[in-house]
Amino acid sequence: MNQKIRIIASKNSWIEQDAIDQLEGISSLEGIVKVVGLPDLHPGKTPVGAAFISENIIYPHIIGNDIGCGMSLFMTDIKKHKVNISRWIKKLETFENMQEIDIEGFIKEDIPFLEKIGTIGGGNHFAEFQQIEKVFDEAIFETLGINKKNMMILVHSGSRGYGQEILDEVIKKYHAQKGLRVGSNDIDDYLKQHEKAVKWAENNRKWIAYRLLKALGSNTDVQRILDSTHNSITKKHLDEKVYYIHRKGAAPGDLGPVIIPGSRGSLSYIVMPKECEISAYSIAHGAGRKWKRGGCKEKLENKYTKKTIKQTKFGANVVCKNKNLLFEEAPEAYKNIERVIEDLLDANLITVVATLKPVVTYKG
DNA sequence: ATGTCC
Repeated sequence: MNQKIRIIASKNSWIEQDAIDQLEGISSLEGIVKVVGLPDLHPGKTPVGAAFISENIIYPHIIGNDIGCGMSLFMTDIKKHKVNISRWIKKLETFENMQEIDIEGFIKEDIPFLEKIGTIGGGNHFAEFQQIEKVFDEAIFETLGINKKNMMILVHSGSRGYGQEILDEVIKKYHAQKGLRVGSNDIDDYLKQHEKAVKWAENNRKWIAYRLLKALGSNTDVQRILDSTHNSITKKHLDEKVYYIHRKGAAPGDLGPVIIPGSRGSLSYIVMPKECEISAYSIAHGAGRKWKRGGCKEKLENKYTKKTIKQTKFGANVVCKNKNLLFEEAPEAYKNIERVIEDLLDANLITVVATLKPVVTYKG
C-alpha cells in the first residue's frame, strides 16, 4: 500500500479489499497528498468512511451527490417518561407521506428543491428518537446543554436532489472527475454551490425533526445540540498553506463534539474528537456497511417475521414502509459500532462523552 | 445517495 494511505482500524475490524483498492485509486489522483480510511470504511462508488487531503485541486466526484449529508441531534421538550411509544408508532405508521405534514410559518422564497424540504430520503437516512443511556465524561457532557430526561431526535439526512443536481452540473460543465483547479472559476463556482447544499442539508435536518414532532402532536420547538457534516469538501489552513479535506462518510475531527450512530439496533455515541493529522482531521461517521444492499433480504427473511424485523435491541422499533429497505438497513448489515469506537479510542482520536439508545427509528 | 435501476 502506498505511503499516502493510512487505514485506522485494528486487525479485528474487517475491511473489504475492494475499499482498500478504491483508496489506492484515489491516492493516485493528481494533487492528493493524504488518504485516510476510518474504521467504518467500506466500498461505494467512491470509498465510504474515508478522508482525502488535496493541494491546489478538488474532486467533486469523491464526495458524490449527497453534498452536506450529516447528523443533527436535537433535544425536544418531551419528557421521556411521558411518552407512549406504541401510540407514537401508530401515529408514525398512519400517515402516508411525511410531506402531508405542513410546515407552518416557513419562508418559502428562494429555496431550491423546496418540495424536498423536511423529507428524509432513502438508503441509510433516518430520524431516530433516542434517550441518553450513559454519560462517560461529565465535564464535556455538561457543555452540551442536554437534559437527560428529555427525548432526543437524531436526524441523518443530506441535500436530497439538490446535491445531485450540483454534482451533475459540475461534471457536465467542467469534466470535474479530472478535478477543479485552485485559481479557476470552476472551483469557486462549485464551492459556492457546495456551500449552499451543505446549508440546505443542515436546515433540512431541522425541518425533518419539526415534521415528526408535528405528526406526533408534540411541541415542535427543538434545540439543536449537535450538527456534523460527513460529506463535504472543506478548506484547511496548515503551515501557511491551504489544503482541501474531502470527507466521504467521515465526520470532522476538528470542530468539536460529534455524534456517531450505529445501526438501528445499537447505541449512538457522542464523542469529542482530538484534532490530529494522522486521521486527516476526521473520524468515523457510523458503523459502516458490512453487507451489500443486494442480498440482505435473502439472507435475513427466514430469520424474521413481518413483525420481528421491526423490533430491535433495547426494546426499540422501526417504522419503515419500504420492505426491502427494512432488510437492507437491518442491524446485521452493519459492522459493530463498539468495534469502530474501540478503534478510534486505540488510535487516540476521541474521548467518549455519552451513549444514546434508540426508542423509535423512522425511515423515509 | 437518487421520485434510481431491475
